[in-house]
Amino acid sequence: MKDVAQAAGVALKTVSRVVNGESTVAPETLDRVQKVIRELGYRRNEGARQLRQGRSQVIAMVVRDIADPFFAAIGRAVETRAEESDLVVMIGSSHDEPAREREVALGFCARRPNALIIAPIAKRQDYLQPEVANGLPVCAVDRPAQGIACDAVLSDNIGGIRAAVDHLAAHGHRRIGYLGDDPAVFTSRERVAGFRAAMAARGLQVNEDEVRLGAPTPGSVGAALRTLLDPSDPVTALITANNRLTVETLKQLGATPDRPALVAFDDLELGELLNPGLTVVAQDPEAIGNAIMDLLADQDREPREVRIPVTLIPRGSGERPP
Amino acid sequence: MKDVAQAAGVALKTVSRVVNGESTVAPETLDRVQKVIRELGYRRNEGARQLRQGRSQVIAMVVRDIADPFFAAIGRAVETRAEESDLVVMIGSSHDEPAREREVALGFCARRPNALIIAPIAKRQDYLQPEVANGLPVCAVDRPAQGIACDAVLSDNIGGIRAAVDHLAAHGHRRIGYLGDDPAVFTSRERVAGFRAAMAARGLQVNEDEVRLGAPTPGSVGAALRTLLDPSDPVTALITANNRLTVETLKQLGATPDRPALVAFDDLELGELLNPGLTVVAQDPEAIGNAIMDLLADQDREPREVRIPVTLIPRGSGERPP
DNA sequence: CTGTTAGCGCTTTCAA
DNA sequence: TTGAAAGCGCTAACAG
Repeated sequence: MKDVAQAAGVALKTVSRVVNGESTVAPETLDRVQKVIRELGYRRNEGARQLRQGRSQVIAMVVRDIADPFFAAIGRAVETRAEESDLVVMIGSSHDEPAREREVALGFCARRPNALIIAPIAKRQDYLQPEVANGLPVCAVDRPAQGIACDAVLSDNIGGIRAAVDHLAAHGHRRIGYLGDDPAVFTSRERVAGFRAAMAARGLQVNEDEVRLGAPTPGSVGAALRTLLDPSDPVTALITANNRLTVETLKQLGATPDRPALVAFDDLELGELLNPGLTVVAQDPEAIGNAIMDLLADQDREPREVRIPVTLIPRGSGERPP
Repeated sequence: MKDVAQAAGVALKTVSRVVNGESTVAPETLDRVQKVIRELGYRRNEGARQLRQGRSQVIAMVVRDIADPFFAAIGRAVETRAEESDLVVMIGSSHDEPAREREVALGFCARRPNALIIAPIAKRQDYLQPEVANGLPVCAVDRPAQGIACDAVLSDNIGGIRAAVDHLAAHGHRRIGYLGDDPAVFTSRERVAGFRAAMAARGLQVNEDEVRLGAPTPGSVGAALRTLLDPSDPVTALITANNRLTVETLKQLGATPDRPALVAFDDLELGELLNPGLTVVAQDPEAIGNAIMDLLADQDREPREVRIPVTLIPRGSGERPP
């Protein structure tokens, strides 16, 4: 900027004015300075600007895994909105490791972002307390944060599972098996609670053997399916509570001649190409991203929790009769 | 940092030394300062550090679409490697718009990243010339950049298509139809050239009616399939040259009783769950991400172009007989 | 409309 | 082993 000022024969501050599009610059000065800027390939150093202004025009985002299509889609929505305000997006993954979450989030905070979006995996996020106290707007996504006062944008897990149960019940199923994730995961707890509530509301009995919770490994899904589909007394329908469980279940069900009806929580890109098509309860990542940005833009109030509706999409697998 | 120094009764520079883990600090001073740092929740301002040091410990990455699984997977690999060097990753999408690519890339450059990774979509990237001249390491991915001297990491498009042709030929096919993307896209041009070369090498004739290039819209894919599968004289096998074309093709082929054999370029997450399983030429996003980081770490030499091998994965659709 | 000065939080340089 | 002072590139505050 100093070079530009010298080359254009003006003061530093005038260049600053031009760069920032302030209107109090004479047209001819403006032209001259802009010409020099182009010639020298000058571009403002955002770091220095941030140092002076306090924040860095960055939205930081810590997700479980940037390669997870659900979070990638949220990232896209956030990025689209961020761009409108000339913010850039920093993304990092926790890979479901609490220590990594902390490290990545604090590493981001050291860059003084305008806001932090985090998909909590650690038990508590109180390590963020100093940042929050310092005025950093934080928004949790997918699960609420613990130990700090912040917004949260979550899917309507309970309503989604209820829709799945209702759909299967409407197609005549009374024995519905449930495959959920490790109950250490917040969404897993909500969804299984939703399952029990929805079954109860329908007057359907939940056999405890037929609610299987655990990490979506081939082994645990295989064991669960063997129990649920035991030929002597099989369930007639299944609900899989997240996309990794669904994929694993589909793989193992592959050759089964008499497949149970299936409704999956989370959409899969090729769901409609499978045979039968996969009936899903789809989350709405774009709405989630937009809700996050809305909350972040509207601070100085009590923390708020927003629930985003989900949609049941029938494609065949959930409409099979018992 | 000033507060910490005051509270600990030491000079600014001593705090700096502690924060940076310099070894020339007396153990007791170290303890005292670290304690104060914890109490005050102090964290170094990376922006100020960058201002002093020149670079911001950021890897900037401009991709076509962060929600595209291929780029998301590359992003994950890059992020994993970046973290080892305490770098964070900034991601933005061009959404295939040249103007957006430029805007996002220059916006990133204003943050003085340590390196820039870009999936070029604009015809030329010479707008980056000042940054490159200024020492910014740039690496193109998926397609080479034009107008600047920089590295590039690309998939072996020609070898991949050759593998697809050879595979189909080995299964007895001699009439192979080809669905490619808009030839404005670099990878599309390489792949279709690879198709012609591979067919020629096998002594197979390429009927120009049966090489269909165009954006992966339902309309254009539908038209292409009608031509290729015309009952009076259908091809016996198809190659789809990217994942969006593949998905659209699968959708439209869905109900066809007598499906042609199919080999797709790009893997799909559920490829193995389809019936028949989808035979693909899979790219290797992790290897691509690693190659990028290797190149970026090794500067001060001639620009280099790295080709990453692809792998044909037979799953059923490509093994059908004519 | 334009310029001067101070200082953001840190590291570098030099000195003690 | 510790500290004082200068300055990275920019903008805010205040002249002129």
